[in-house]
Amino acid sequence: MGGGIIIKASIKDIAKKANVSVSTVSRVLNNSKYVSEELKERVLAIVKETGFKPNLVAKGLVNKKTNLIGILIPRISNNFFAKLIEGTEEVAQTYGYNILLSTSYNDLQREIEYLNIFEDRQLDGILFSVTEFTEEHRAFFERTTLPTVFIGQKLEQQEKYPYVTIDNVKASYEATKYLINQNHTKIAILAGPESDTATGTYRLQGYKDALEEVGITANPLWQSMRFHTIEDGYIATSKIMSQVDKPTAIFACSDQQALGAINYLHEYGYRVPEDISVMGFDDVDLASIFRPKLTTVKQNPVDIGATAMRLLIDQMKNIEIQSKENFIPYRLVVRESTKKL
Amino acid sequence: MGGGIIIKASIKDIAKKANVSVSTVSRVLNNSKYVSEELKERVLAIVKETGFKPNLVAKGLVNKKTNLIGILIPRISNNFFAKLIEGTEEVAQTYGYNILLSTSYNDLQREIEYLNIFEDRQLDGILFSVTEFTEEHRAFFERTTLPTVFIGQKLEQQEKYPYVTIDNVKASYEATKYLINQNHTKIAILAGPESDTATGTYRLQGYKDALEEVGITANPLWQSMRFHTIEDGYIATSKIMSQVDKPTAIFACSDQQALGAINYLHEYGYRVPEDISVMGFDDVDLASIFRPKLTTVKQNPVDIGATAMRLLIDQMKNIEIQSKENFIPYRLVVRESTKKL
DNA sequence: TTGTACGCGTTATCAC
DNA sequence: GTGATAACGCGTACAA
Repeated sequence: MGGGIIIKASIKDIAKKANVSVSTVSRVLNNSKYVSEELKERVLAIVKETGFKPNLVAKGLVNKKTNLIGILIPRISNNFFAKLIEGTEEVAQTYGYNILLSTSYNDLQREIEYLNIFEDRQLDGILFSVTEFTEEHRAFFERTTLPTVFIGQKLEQQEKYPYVTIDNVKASYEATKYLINQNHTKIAILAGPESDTATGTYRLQGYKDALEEVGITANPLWQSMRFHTIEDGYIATSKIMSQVDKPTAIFACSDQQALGAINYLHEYGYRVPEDISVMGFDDVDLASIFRPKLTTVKQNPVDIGATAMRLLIDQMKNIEIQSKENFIPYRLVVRESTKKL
Repeated sequence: MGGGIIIKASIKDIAKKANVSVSTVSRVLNNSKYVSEELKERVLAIVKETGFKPNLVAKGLVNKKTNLIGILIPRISNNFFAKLIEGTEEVAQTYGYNILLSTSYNDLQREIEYLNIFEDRQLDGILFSVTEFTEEHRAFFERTTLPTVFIGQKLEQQEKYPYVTIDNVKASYEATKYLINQNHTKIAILAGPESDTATGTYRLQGYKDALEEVGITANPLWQSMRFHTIEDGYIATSKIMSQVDKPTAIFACSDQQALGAINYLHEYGYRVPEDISVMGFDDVDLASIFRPKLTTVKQNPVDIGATAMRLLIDQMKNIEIQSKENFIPYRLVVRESTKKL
């Protein structure tokens, strides 16, 4: 690389070559009406000849608009978020926006850092899947003027911005309710870590609600709060199944953990669903081809992402948002990993 | 949010408040040595008090450096690329770069569009997983001055830029060779689409090489070239297994297709690996928990991504690149989906 | 050590 | 219609 210095042509050079002023060039480039056909053609010819391309950074400086949107999520290798991104990107592209991607790995400090970078870079908006809404988060969003849409969980701590998610409490309630209707009463839960409100609080809540409704108190020994990985699901299940009193069903708050659970159960000679039922959450790609096929709560991450991006763009255009709360439909998909008792 | 207009403080405002010149403020902010402790403190106090944050767009304009790197990949919901991104991001973050993410969905025209956007946005560099190196691609890279590193496949069509990948021909050769050593001679292949050089050309080549070496000519009826999805693997296998003459082993050029294949085989009463062996490629997360556990070629996408990003940063710093060709290690992981005949 | 003045590439507001 | 010219927010020779 490091060869000779290549000086890119600017609007000024074009103006000189075409014997017009920079303003005329600018007008042609932004096809303003007030410019004669003759000059237009002359300028366009030079533009084509030189292969001139306007500098979007300079444009951004004067327009105070970068057409860049920051997306902050826990991790991209989680298929749920990957699909969510795909949903956002499609919408972004049609509106001329690009995406600056950042992943927090559930590190709260890192989240704050990235949010500040988003501001420094003068991004036009933020799509944010919060891990936990801390005091620092609150302070940031109180101060910032950046349009934001939250993703993946209901946020009661803030009133300012809209959020897009499924109703986690309700979905979790219904999943648990399904198991209860299948005559299960001894139901364990593999929830998310405490720091993750969506799966560590709301889904846990729905589970407890459903149990309580039929007069069952949740057994704390059958409750784990770990990350959503196959390995963590495996470990959580090993701890739960090593108790003397064992559950007849396990409700995992992610398919990842459900897979880890089944893996453990299989390894230790339990048959799923004959000996124990396992319910997942998300409906990732392999949920339907894994054996046994996973009974799970199907989310539509592409739809969530697309909706969030649309909301954000509306917000940036100062279009009034209908409602802060945007619940995307989900549905319980019954397959083979659960069984009536 | 359409509220009142909030005017952000600029370096000028800070200068005024601190009774110094803008250059002094600038010097303090970039901690230049030639500034007295007294002024430094005074400026820093104001900065803290006002919560001033420098505008990176303006900075980018004058420095001709945006600290933004464009990543262009086929699709993010493919776990291989998601992990690759994670590898790049970690390195990028430590060097103060952010990532502009774009996905092409294997659409060649879209690739060209994004490359041009990368230029217009004055990005500092490009990480690119090409689908197919067309004439338009060649023209772009001949013209552009953007440092670039290619990812995922060897590129013989260009000499200018380094690439990071596993040796696809060799890996595929060895995978096929393994099946041959297990006494298989009737081996089918689920390759990638023609447009995808890595899996549609190189891995197919390695397969043919291995067969040829032992005097077998590849049966074109046992060869499919489809996308790397579970569904495509399923369809491909259904076509191959509907022939009168059936293979005893299937080599899928991605775990996705391998899973689809096994799914089909299982559904139609074939036992894997007793009746037919299946070899995958990639070693995605679920390869080791799927039943049967997948025999596959393990790649390390995180390493590929991190290496590519390091190479790119070196290139941007004008550090001389050791070698254009950067092969990352891979290894055959033998599990349960293949069996000796 | 500090300040002045100019430039980065573009758009917008004026005159003409 | 068209062209100067002043912004946008920052860095940096150069002068002081």
